Amino acid sequence: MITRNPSLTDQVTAHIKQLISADGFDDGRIPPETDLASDLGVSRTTIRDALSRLEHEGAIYRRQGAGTFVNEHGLRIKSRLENIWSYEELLENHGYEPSVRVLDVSQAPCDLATADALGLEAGDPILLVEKLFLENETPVVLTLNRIPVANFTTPPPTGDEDIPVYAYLDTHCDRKLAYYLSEIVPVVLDTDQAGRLDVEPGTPAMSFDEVGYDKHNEPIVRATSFFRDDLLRFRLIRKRMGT
Amino acid sequence: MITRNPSLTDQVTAHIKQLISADGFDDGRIPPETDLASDLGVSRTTIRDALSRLEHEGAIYRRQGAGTFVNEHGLRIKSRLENIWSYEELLENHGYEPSVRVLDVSQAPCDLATADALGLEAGDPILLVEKLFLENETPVVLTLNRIPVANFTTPPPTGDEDIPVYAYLDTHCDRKLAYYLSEIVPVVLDTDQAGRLDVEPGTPAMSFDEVGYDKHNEPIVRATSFFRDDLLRFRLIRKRMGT
DNA sequence: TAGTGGTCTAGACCACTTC
DNA sequence: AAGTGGTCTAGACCACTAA
Repeated sequence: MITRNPSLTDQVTAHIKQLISADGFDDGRIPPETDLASDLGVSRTTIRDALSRLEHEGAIYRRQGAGTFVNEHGLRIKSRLENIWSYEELLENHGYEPSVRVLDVSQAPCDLATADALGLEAGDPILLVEKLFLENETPVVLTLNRIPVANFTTPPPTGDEDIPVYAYLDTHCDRKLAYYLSEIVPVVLDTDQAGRLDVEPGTPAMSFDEVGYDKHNEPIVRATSFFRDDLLRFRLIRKRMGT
Repeated sequence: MITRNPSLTDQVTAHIKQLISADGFDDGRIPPETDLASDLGVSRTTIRDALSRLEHEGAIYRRQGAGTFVNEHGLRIKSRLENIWSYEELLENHGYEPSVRVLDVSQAPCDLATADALGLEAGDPILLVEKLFLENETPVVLTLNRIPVANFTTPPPTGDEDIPVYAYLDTHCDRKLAYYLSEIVPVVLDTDQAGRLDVEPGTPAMSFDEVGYDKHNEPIVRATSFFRDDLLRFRLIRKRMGT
């Protein structure tokens, strides 16, 4: 059934992805784009959009003049770094059944780094929300969100801090999160962080230091997240671009 | 001048990128796609391909129904993680003038992790090439490449290990590097690594543990790289995908 | 309501791989 | 030479934003 929303490309992507996991292609060879187009009753452009997406995810690779193939190595990539939207989804993609625990909600004066990132004055009140994402009682991700109190349309806190940040901002600040600009920062976990993540202090970890922007490119939240490397490892495909 | 190779899309991308850095757009607003298409004498599809690329690089953002805009925050992204091809280019993108120093070239029996990654037997001979990428005498990236000796068509070593790995493999192994599958691993630098990178032992660092594949999806090299976080920080844009 | 970006089509030609 | 993916075109219609 051809419908819009999800888009044709979404549907074709899901369809091919399912065929890949069902091992539905002989020798890992995916049919020519023209065949796929006529089989599925869509244009070649739509097929190509779907295949491009799968190629970026690492699920397939293409060789001009030769064909399109399943990439068995790429299947180890559970999620693209750039497409992570919520950590619940991230953990689900890795095969976990995530739960969320709110560790702390409090107001505090804004530190310099956050003030700089969010365009505030140091000392302006911000709401701190510290959360832990767990797989079956084992902590995997620790996050600290900093939201300017001035942005709230209803007074915090309200007890629903366990919902995803983007939903929380939408509900309480009437600001839709459009994207994050993230820095990848290697750290050594201090005693507090290690305790929360249930590892030894001094364990190396990857962290995100990131600012969330709305559709008008205004900063609305600063977040810092720490990942347990033994439970969550990021993978990506690097290839030559352009010339 | 309309020519092929670089492709039209490449040329349009470069053109718009240049206009952005020259601040050639009022209020950071980029003209409608139809205008760009007729101005540059190409189809709207070509314009859209170029804009999509710039959007992924973080240089612009698009709002359906509203327009396309320069993303001043995104300009801090010096290079997309997924488009890094050589560390020389990476450093150049960050505004450095890189130099390369070959620290060590030697043969050794293959360790288990490398054997597993490259489909060898433990103990098979591999060539180890340790290199340092510097900016003005300051080390920034340390890499260790492991190449199966069996792949060489001419006997190593040959003294040209300072050329990029992809060129080295092409020359001596007759195997073209198609892509890397990389794992991002946070580490604490040991005494050796820290000494080579000229930092204190115990400094946290990001590392890549990666396998390079040829166009037939056969592994041909395993590399481990360490980055000085104070000189090279990776940034990316995270946004919602699909639905 | 006008104008923008988002999706999709049908078709042409090119570059490359394989035989 | 045949068949594949890569690039590009011209045009249609949809979804959304803003005045």
